[in-house]
Amino acid sequence: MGRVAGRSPEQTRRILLDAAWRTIRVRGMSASLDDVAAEAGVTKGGLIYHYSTREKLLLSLVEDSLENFRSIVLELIDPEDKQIGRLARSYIRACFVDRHDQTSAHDRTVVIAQLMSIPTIEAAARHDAARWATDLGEDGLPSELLQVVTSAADGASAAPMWGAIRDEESRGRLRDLLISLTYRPHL
Amino acid sequence: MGRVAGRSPEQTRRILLDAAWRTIRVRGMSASLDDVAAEAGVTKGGLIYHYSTREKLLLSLVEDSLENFRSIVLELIDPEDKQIGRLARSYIRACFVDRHDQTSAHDRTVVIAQLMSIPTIEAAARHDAARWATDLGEDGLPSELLQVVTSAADGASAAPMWGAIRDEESRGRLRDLLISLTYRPHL
DNA sequence: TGTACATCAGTGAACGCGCGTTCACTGATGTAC
DNA sequence: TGTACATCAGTGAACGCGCGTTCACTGATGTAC
Repeated sequence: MGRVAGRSPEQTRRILLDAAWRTIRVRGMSASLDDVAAEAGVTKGGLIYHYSTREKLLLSLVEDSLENFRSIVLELIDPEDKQIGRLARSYIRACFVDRHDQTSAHDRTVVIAQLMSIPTIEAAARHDAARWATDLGEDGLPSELLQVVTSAADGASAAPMWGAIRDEESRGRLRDLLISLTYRPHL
Repeated sequence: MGRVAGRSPEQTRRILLDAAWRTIRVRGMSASLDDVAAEAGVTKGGLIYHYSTREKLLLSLVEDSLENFRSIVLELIDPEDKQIGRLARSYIRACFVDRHDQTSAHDRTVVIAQLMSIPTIEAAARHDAARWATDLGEDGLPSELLQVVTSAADGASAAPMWGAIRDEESRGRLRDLLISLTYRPHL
């Protein structure tokens, strides 16, 4: 058919990334380019027109999810909150968010974990992790307290990866407890 | 050549599982059966003689690593420790162990996370996670405290999966802090 | 004790399928004149 | 305003390679007599 009117390349790339997310969530990392393209309503050739190799698609996916998670954290910062640890609290909230329409913290960790053997993706993940360490460090909480609450938030969001699924209510209690811990000067 | 004297089938299977671990650690989940067999010093046909499909090899790998982690935790229980929370403390210690000769907590989480899209493996992981929830629950710590420390231990051991690598010293401090938290009746 | 046979623990070649990638082509849109 | 040309955003067939799996075969060991 050729070019379809009324859609910019940027829009198509977004459609492709979203389709890739949905496909990978269902079929795991062995999802093929055909699967992704079909989910996006495009042929494999059309997909390859935008992402010339599989690796480039996956790298974009990871970068997109890292940015997405960061924007969720920024969004969840409480404007009323003027005390130190406000970024950490927002980070914790973001780790417990589970928006089905978007890439959650859980998806982020799952997909990146599966792709860490690809060097370009490992580099991107490392860079992002270092940035979080810096940003959270500047937030002002004592370092050990910060480690405890962020590790726990990470662990809780990644737990389904190794089979540990907790109900919504107990997840909520853990989140609230972690947030309350950030108000203690010393544990 | 045929049968090589002086090695039982069980020994060969152990050699194959260990080789699979080493291969996957280096080449990621896309490691081929040829890679694994070569690492074990056997042909692909020889590998398939013991594990008739790729999935069976991977399931054995996961079951082996879950058992291995459990035995590490039991090994690390302090016989002097008679207070409640002794299993939780041992679990925390195990999450921070990094024995290069064995499957660490980190390996466990990485590989299982990558294989959760295979139903038989997901079932095994869920079963194991439920068992930990029961065992740790019976350990006697208040449930919320237990959630905090085990989530943090899990998060710290899985962190390298998404690029966050901390130095040995700060890991040690986090571990000790988590253990000390288990002695508090209420956080 | 030797011998015949069965079984175990593999070997190594071959097969077929799916996947990522390449490529020639195309139809719709934008632009110059 | 129409027309010719360039470019964009794909299509869809084909290719080649690697992988998991199958299979015929084999050499060493165990066992019955």
